[in-house]
Amino acid sequence: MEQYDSLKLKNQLCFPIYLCSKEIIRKYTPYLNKLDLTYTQYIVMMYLWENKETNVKELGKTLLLDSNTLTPLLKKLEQKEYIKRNKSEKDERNLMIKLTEKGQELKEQALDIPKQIGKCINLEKDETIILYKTLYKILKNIEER
Amino acid sequence: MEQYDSLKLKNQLCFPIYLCSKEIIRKYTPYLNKLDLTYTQYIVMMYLWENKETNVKELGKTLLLDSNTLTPLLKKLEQKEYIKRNKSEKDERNLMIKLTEKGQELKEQALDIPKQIGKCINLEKDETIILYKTLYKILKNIEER
DNA sequence: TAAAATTAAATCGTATACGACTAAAAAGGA
DNA sequence: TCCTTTTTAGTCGTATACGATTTAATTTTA
Repeated sequence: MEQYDSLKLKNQLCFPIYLCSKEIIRKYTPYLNKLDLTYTQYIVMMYLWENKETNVKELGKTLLLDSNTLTPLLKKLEQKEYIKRNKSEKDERNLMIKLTEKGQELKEQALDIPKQIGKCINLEKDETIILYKTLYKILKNIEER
Repeated sequence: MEQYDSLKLKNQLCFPIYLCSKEIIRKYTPYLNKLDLTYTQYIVMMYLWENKETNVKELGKTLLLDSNTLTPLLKKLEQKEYIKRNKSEKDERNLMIKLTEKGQELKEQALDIPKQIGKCINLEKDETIILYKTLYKILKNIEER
C-alpha cells in the first residue's frame, strides 16, 4: 500500500455512496415530476402516508433534516395543497403537519414508482438485504461517535 | 405484503443510501473545515491529487457532475489558490484545471482524514468490500437503463 | 469553404442542505 | 411567581445539485 493510496477516489467508501444517492435520485426525477414532487418532498410524503400527522421535529428525526431545510420545503408542499400546517393547540411551539385529501390521493399515483426504480437498480434479493443491513449499520455507527 | 408496503420508507433502498451519504459527509465536515474545503471540493482535490491536470468535462465524467455545478466550485478553489484554471491552447473550448503548489501541499494535511472517517463508519473488512461491489453494481446498472 | 451541427463551459432559476442565529413558547427552579 | 433554561420553528447566508438555455470554439458536411 502506497503512502497516498488512502486518498485515492476509488478507496473512498463515501464516494460511491454519494454517487449512488445522486444517481438513484436522478432516476426518480421523471416519475416524481408527474406528481409535482422533488425527491425530498417525496420522502416527506411517504412519511405522511404512513403516519398521517406529525410535526417538524418528529419528521426531522426520521429524515435527518432540520427546520432550516424542512420549513421552506413544507411551505411548498402546502402551496401544492398536499399538506396542511397548523400550530398545535396543546403546545404552540409545535407545528402540526397533516395530509390533505389531495395529498392522500397522491399515494395511488405513487404506487408504481418503487417497482420502476427497483428495475433500474436491479440487484438480487439477497444483495439488497445485505446492502440494507450494512447501510443501517453505518448509520448506527455514525450517530454513536 | 400489504398493498402500500412498497411505499413505506423502510422499504426504500434509496432512503438509507441518501441518509448515509448526508451523514458521512457531515462527519467529514470538521476535518475538511481545517483544510477550508467542502466535501465536493474535497473530491475534486482528490481527483487532482491523482491526476494533476484535467478539464471540466473529464472531471465531471468521474464525479458525475456537470459544468453548472463545477464552474462555480472550481472558481472558488481558484480563489483559495488550490488550483489554476486556464483555457487549453489546443482547443479553447476546454478549460484546463491544474493543481497549484499550495493545492499539492494540501494533500499532506488530508492524509489522516480517511482513517478518521473509517473509524466512524467502523465496518468489517469483508462488509466493506461487499458494499463497494454492490454500490458500483448499482451505478453500472443505473447508467445502462 | 461556408453553413450546419456538435461540443465544452458558463449562466440562470429553482430546490435542497446545513451551520449559526433569532423568536416565541413552555418548562423548571429559586 | 418571576427569571432562567430549554425546546421548537423560522430566518439567513453559503454551497451544492441540476434541468434548461446560452455562448464560443471546433468539427462536419453539403
